Amino acid sequence: MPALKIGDLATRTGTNAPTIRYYEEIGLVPRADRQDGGQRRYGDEDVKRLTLIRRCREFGFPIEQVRSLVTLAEEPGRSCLEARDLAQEHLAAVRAKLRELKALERSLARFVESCETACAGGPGPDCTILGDLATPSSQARTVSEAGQTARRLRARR
Amino acid sequence: MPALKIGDLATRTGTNAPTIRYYEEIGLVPRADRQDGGQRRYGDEDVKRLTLIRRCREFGFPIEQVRSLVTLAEEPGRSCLEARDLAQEHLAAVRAKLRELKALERSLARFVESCETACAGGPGPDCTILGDLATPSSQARTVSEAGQTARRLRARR
DNA sequence: TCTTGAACCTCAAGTTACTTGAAGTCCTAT
DNA sequence: ATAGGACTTCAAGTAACTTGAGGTTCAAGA
Repeated sequence: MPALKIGDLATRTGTNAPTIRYYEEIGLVPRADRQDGGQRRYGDEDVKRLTLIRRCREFGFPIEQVRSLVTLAEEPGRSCLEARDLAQEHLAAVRAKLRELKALERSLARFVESCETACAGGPGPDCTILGDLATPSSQARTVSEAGQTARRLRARR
Repeated sequence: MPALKIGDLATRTGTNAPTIRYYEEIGLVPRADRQDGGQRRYGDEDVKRLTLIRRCREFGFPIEQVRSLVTLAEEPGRSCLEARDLAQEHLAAVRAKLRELKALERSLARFVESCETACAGGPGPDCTILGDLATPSSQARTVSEAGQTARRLRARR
């Protein structure tokens, strides 16, 4: 039986302890069991839940949206189709973010590479290649659409 | 010649206008040229810079770190190798995030699919499959490493 | 068994990065 | 020429933590 302290849970999920206490305070995670001295103890389920929460939060999904996703996990009575729809919307948003992040990766990789070749032996005259870093890359619409999606998702509770 | 108003720049980059003004105020973007009436006008370069900034910000890179990356673009005198190193560190962080985001995508896709099959025709008895959503997936260390990387990057400057 | 120091506790205040509101000015289309 | 939508500044508000103060608990070594 794994009885984790708050610090253990923190390191396992890449969170810091005060953040976990904060999540408890705002009711994003249930109140943890306390030991005699009042210290919080956690189990496997807590690790899973917090991992999901942190992943979502790291990618900008607002707390209220994450909340609806995780409470969905703890309400078995809820309509399965409703749950699926919510998860699917979330998934679409994640995929949009994946595209954006890949674009960012390409930009940076291209920049690093051009640095590599252009100024191989020291400072070159025009290492201002950053000019073509972050080309809107036909994503002008995609970016704003992603924004709209996020806003739409946020709107629903 | 494209002379964009702040609203145009905003829609093209998925930002809202007040945020652009805020970025100007804190000096993350240069002060924009003004028209006779005092309204801001923007060009292609501004679209590029703001696109980069927003992409970075959307993925949690703190402003000061983004600042060092974009000022790097406007300081041709700076050491090319230093620039490359900074970009490379940033790139590594982006790739770590990509892995995390893919894990999140898989979790959600798996959940949606199991919803699909399990409760095909309505609410099933145990649509609490969310239990295996967000498995730490051997990423326990990766998550915290990513956190450390972020913190390290934040620390410099 | 005692003790000591790291890790925990609560509560309050501070920080980052925006967002929203008020009150007024500009500009373009009818 | 005028109505209304987009712009202006400045101030205050919000989300999601983070940090600090001041004190308690607990596991490990003497």
